[in-house]
Amino acid sequence: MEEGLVSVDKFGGGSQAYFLTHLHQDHTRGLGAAGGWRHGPLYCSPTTARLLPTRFPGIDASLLRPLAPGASASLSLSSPSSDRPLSLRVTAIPALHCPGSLMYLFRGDLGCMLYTGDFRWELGCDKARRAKQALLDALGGDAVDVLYLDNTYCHPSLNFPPRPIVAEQMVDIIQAHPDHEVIIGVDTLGKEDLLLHISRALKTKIWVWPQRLQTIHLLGIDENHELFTTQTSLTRVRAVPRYSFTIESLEALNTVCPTIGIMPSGIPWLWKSSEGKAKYSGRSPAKSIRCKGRDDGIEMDYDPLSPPKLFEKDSYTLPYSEHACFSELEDFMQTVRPSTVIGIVCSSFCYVNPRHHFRHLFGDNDVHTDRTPVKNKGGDTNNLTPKRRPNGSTTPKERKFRISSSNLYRSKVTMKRKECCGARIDDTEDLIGVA
DNA sequence: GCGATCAGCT
DNA sequence: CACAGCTGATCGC
Repeated sequence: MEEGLVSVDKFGGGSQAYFLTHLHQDHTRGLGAAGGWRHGPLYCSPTTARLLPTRFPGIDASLLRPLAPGASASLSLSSPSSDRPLSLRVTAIPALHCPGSLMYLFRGDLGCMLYTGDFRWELGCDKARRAKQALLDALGGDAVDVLYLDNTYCHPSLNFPPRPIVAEQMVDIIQAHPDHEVIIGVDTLGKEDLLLHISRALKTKIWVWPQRLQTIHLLGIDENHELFTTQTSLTRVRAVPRYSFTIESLEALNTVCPTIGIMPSGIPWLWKSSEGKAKYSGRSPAKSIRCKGRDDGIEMDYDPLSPPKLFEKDSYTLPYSEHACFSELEDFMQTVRPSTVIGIVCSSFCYVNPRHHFRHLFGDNDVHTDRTPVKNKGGDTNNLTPKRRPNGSTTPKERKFRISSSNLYRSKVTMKRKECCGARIDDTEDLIGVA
């Protein structure tokens, strides 16, 4: 689409309308610009609109354009190149990624474009079937010209079960450890359904850090305060920030009381231990994943349907993913049948155009299949081009041990950020120690 | 001194 | 490997 019209998950300015798919940090860069958001109308789901002011206090509410799942809005824009008026209709489709997540379907003078944002597509579940119907209704038989696809797990070897199945596995693991404390790694938003399922199945409260509880209540979950708590003494099950969860922190917790850790993650190299050598934080790659340098280069010996195994001492990872797996992407592609596909995630295991993996659906032969590395396509200045994930450089440095952080100097900046972000595992640990 | 942004890391 | 995020350093105000 022409530059200067609309931007999705990109908030640097220069567009006439802005769209936010969901409230994860890597999709909101630029939203918190100094002086508050004032580049233009900002479309998002009502749920996202409710959470936005807590993350971006400077936001001007009069610029928010909440769009309910399934709802449409008309946009009157003007072409920056010709000054001619352009008419566009946008429809919000549930993305089933995290609470409030949406896809956006744009139709109008410039053709038909679908931006999925991050999404899941579990057609065994009612919610996903309704989302699919909403998408088919919105398309009205039209073909999608350009699809911007969540290609996070766009590889034939990356398949995992629907979330309810994995949630049940997680309940089984916790039940098998009746005398253990349990910590579960989660993000600032997402996996609420998992925690709810665990809480109800085990009839136990789940500890979350204060800001996480605020988010849960803003989502309208557990308004009677029956399932979640910030009081450590009330439960043995805690949801902690994902990046506080390391082998070292788990070991330290085990010096206080027996504790298991569970990491719900779709990332394949966390799924299986390579003889106890794999680590969350470590230098050696998991041996169960090998890349041969071609698009079919990922091999796995993990069976996501088999019972979860110990990943490392006291630690489990389960393929509970908020991104579509390959078979879901395949159905999605069959449904949408796009002329052009652009992956929105440039990561190492999705380094070809997603369309390459689905060429059998389109009768392509290899000659006509664009196998250009995704990361070489598009440009930073173009709106609606793949988001970029800068690959960190690799200067090896000494490893940090977070767990002894009570001794660590904490800068004022850190403390200030903490006020906004709530507790990390260090505080959890303190609380367990006190309890 | 402050917030924004970047580099580096998991 | 990095799903999304945290931290410390640096820079401009």
